Amino acid sequence: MSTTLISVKREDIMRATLELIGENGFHNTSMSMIAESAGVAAGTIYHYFKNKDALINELNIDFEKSITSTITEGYNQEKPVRERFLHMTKCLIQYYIEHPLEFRFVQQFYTSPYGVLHRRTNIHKRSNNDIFHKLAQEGIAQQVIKDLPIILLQAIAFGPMVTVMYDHILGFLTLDDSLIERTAEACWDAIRR
Amino acid sequence: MSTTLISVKREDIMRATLELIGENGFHNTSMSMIAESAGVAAGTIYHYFKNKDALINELNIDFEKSITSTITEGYNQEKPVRERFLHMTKCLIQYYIEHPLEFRFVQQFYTSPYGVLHRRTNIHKRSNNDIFHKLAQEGIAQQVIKDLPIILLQAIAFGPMVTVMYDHILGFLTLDDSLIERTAEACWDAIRR
DNA sequence: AATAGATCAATGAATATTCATTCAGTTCGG
DNA sequence: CCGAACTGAATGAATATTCATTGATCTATT
Repeated sequence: MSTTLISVKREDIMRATLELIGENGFHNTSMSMIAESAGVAAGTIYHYFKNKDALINELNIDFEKSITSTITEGYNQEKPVRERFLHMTKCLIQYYIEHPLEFRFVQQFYTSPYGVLHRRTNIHKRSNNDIFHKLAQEGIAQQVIKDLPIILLQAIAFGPMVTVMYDHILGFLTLDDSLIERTAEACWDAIRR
Repeated sequence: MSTTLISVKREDIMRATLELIGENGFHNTSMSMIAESAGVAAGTIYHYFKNKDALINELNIDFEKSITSTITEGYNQEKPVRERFLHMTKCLIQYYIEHPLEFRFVQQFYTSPYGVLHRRTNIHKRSNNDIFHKLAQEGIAQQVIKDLPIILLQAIAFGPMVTVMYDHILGFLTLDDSLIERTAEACWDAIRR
């Protein structure tokens, strides 16, 4: 029985870690809590992950893959800049609405020393930033997007989303389709010429 | 001598805590580190603060007061909505540029369970949100600002700033007067009709 | 002025707890 | 019966918090 070629426990551990850290934060989440919630022994975690840091970093890598594939699917290079941007933004918002604990996790990750280190080391690596990078360059060339440093455009375009998602996830605001649409449009207004 | 009517040690402890947490995060900052950096004994911290949590929360209260007074000064109720908004935004950016460790601290605070709790309990309290609240209401009535829930407008307007500040503080972007101006304008574009 | 309390900031060693990590041993599929 | 997956009690380091004690300054009484 249980011909789980790839162990399911590894997944259990990652899911448990995500949930616990999302809800309680990095500290306040001990390895024994993770073990209990995942239904494994404490030692088992160390069979799959070198240590707590490695586990947390791997969780972030997984997340980045998810995000990239979410944006990529249905992304049509042929469409105009504006439409592509709106598609991208709405995808992201939708993804976070469906995965609130991932949102909480990555927010903590990126504002913590983990994330600072991660950004410092990965700033030059190509990733989903690439998609926006290309889009922005094209938009600037076509004079439909403001002529600003791309990193600044990115901050201006996606910054609101983070704050809006917080309000939604904490229950201060309920995003429906119409509000998602209008938020995405507002983000576009911020970067368009 | 040393007629320090109000003890300077309390301030020393708060400054040390802000610096250490800003640089190293909540965990990775122990009470003994704080004590050493403040030049006091470990026990002294507990003379001024109930415990670590109380210390951290008080640091945030202090910060909120600073921010409110920064925005308030030079804020002219008579000026048009757009000008008032730009003033507010530029003030905030300037403040954070001058106080990078406070920025790092509050970012960690608000994305952590501390901040979630803080927002949950203080959502109805009047504060610096009030200034924006008034501004937004006026702007909506005058039809110069988009007719969206005010909390959403706030997120859209100030979200970019947080992200931009991160890039600046981590050194990925250098904000000069011109970029500050243009960032503020982009924020305005996001909320204006 | 002198003395005896009273108050309180400040100390730092001791305590109790928490927690990541280890490892000797067990289970079990092939 | 081998080896990998798995266990969970044990370990040791780190850490928040306590508390008995000190010394300095103020208050009141004589």
